[in-house]
Amino acid sequence: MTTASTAKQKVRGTSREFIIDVSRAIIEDEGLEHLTIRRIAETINRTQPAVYQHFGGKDEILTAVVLEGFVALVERLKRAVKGEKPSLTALASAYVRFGLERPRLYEVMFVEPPVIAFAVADTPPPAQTAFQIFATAVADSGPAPTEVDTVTEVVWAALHGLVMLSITKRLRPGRALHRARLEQLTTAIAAMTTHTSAQ
Amino acid sequence: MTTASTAKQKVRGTSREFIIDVSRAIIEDEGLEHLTIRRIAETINRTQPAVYQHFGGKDEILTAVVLEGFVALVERLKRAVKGEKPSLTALASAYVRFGLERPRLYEVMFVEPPVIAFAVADTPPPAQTAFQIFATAVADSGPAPTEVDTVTEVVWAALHGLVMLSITKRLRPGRALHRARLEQLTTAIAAMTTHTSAQ
DNA sequence: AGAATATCGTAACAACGTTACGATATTTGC
DNA sequence: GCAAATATCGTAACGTTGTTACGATATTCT
Repeated sequence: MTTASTAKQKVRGTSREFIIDVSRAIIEDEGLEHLTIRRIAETINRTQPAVYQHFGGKDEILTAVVLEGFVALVERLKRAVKGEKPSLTALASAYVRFGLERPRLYEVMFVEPPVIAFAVADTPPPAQTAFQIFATAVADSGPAPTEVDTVTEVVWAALHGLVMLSITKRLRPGRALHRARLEQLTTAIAAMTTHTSAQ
Repeated sequence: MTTASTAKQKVRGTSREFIIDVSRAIIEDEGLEHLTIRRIAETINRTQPAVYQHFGGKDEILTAVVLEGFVALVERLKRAVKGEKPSLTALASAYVRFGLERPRLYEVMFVEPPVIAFAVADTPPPAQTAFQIFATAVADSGPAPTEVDTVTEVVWAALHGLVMLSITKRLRPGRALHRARLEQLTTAIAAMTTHTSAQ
């Protein structure tokens, strides 16, 4: 019966989504190291084994949080270029902002041992879409078609490095400089994508 | 020094350097998550509390390993430009190679919550030297003197991003492409350092 | 209503970083 | 040479982590 099965799914679904939401909040507020099964359990007023009824383990919970993160990132990137012609500098700015505003989530998505596959056929759609948004903007700005994916990876890597060094406090303090660094980088990206077509 | 490893020291020695060496080996062979006090203790034929006689805790051991890592990195960078005029592309290549060849050590140095201070006055000398080597090469290639540190950080960030995405398996598989990405990036760096002087 | 299923709690396991405390071995002072 | 001071050690334990076994309860389906 569809009604019964949807009702059941709804109950199960809310529990799952509740756990995901609680987990994401703990990660963003206190960091991944404070996300424990016991902590999740007490937040949802259950015991630890109850959590295992909905997820096979911590990794499965992280996978769900990561996927939600990619959905949020894609939304952010799309909003950054909405209406206008996709500009690589606008995307770069939005990407870096996402990372700096939600650093703990960003780290789970892009630094921790991957809970989802990257850059292969069975990469989850949200992650593929995020890359594709960048690739489209890169393709529009110069390089030979066969090099688009490689150039996109390099652009992405540059942004990722800036976000990560900033998050992990490896850069000189002072937030006013963040814009200087980002401008520096977007200028370089513009130069990169217009110069590599000759390579 | 490690030369005085007589039979006597083997039984009794248990020096700091022995613990550091063992720890570095475990990290590089199996990853930081497998570096435990118990594992260190059994490797040096002691019990866990014996390790605490030489180090205040795990963080102190990590600090020592990280410092050793920066010494190795500086040595690597110096060797890459020995004799020749310091070339930014040569430094970039050496840096990326260091990261890809010793990924677990690299992560402890540049990703884990910092056990040493970065980019401030009391940053340990080896880490300061590593940055300075890059900064000197950057200064020689164009930008306004006041921007040298910022440009150096951006260059470093780009390299760091490429190393990290590669280490954590976020890039398309296939090792032949690593050179393509690095060439892409060094070309962009060259463009960056010659274009930003106008900014 | 009775059977099947989903979800729960109690209790426990092994492994982790860390500490208290007493015993032993080495070095130092006389 | 011998006792005191010091360095280093082991036994045992505490609280925390992820995870699982097992039985009880609540819900849903036939």
